[in-house]
Amino acid sequence: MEAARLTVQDLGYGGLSFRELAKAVGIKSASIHYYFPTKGALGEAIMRRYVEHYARYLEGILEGGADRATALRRYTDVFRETLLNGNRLCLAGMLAAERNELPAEVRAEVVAWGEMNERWIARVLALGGAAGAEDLRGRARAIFAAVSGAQMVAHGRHEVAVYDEVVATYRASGLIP
Amino acid sequence: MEAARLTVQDLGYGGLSFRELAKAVGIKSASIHYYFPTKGALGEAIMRRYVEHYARYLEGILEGGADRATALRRYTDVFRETLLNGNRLCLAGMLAAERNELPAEVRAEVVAWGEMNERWIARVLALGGAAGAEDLRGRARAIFAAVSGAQMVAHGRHEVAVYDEVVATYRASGLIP
DNA sequence: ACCTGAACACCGTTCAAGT
DNA sequence: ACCTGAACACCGTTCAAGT
Repeated sequence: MEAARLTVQDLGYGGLSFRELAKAVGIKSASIHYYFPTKGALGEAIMRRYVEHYARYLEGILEGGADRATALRRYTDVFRETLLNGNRLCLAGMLAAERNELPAEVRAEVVAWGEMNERWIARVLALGGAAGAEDLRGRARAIFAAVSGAQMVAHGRHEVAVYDEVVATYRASGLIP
Repeated sequence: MEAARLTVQDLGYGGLSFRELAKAVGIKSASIHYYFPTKGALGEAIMRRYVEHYARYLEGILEGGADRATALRRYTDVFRETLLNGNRLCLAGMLAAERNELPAEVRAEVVAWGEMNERWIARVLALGGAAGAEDLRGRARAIFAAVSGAQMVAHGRHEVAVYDEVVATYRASGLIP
């Protein structure tokens, strides 16, 4: 699973090969089909594991009692770390691009990733104690989209500095509190 | 070229097949290799054509004498139209995700797309006549990244409404003037 | 229960052979 | 100059056959 995740983040869903993966874990490609009948089933499992991992991680930040600015800093650092790790793109970002050729079960997990991120950001925004009339969920979605875009653009240029610069501009403009 | 572009925007670089493309244009796959020796050469040509097309289109907006707000509205509408057209992603956005498995010549065109967009947005921002001390290029890059991210998230959900909502939030927050 | 080799229809690429 | 069929090593998937 771990080897498969790293491959997808590196080369995309299309770049994930049963034969290569089998070689990496020391069995034959047909054997992987015993556990994951189709590539879609494998992709779904990888993605589900990814969402759960980061849901736990982000939950930990809030349980640690971080304030709004600190929590959002930790959040943007997550996407930064992914870039530092072999110029990788967020797994869901990778799959979102390939959406139109993904099996339905993998698409569903990509949507789950976005919803998990938005829910978490909305909770963090609420920490500010600002007006309750504010549309926190919409604002959270915009932050999620903007950060994802910053990662994608920096990934395309293979320069972490681009990510840092763009995210800093988001903060300066007030999009990210 | 047109058929190839639509396929890449729909299914990604990996989803583009010489055999399928040949079928679409009525020749054999080996014949395409006569014009484009490798898939990288074909990808480069598609991408270059794409950048030039939109460079002309955006240039036209400025020559038409649009003011800042109008020009930026037309800009975000370009990405919106792409989503409406079969839930397609911007060609460069598609390729940026697949970056790590792209041939070098295609990567270079993806970077060229970003630079073209940033230059144009910076010129539009200057129309505002605001302080010259402002870092227009950095701001332009942030807008480009944010709009690209909005398109990607909306693409992953297959909902144009998500794009509209996120871009509206960018405007409300002041990121996009 | 878990693994495998062999087959199937796909893929990009090459190349000798055609007009 | 332009096109083609055939071959090569890849791909996901299936399945009968092994332990």
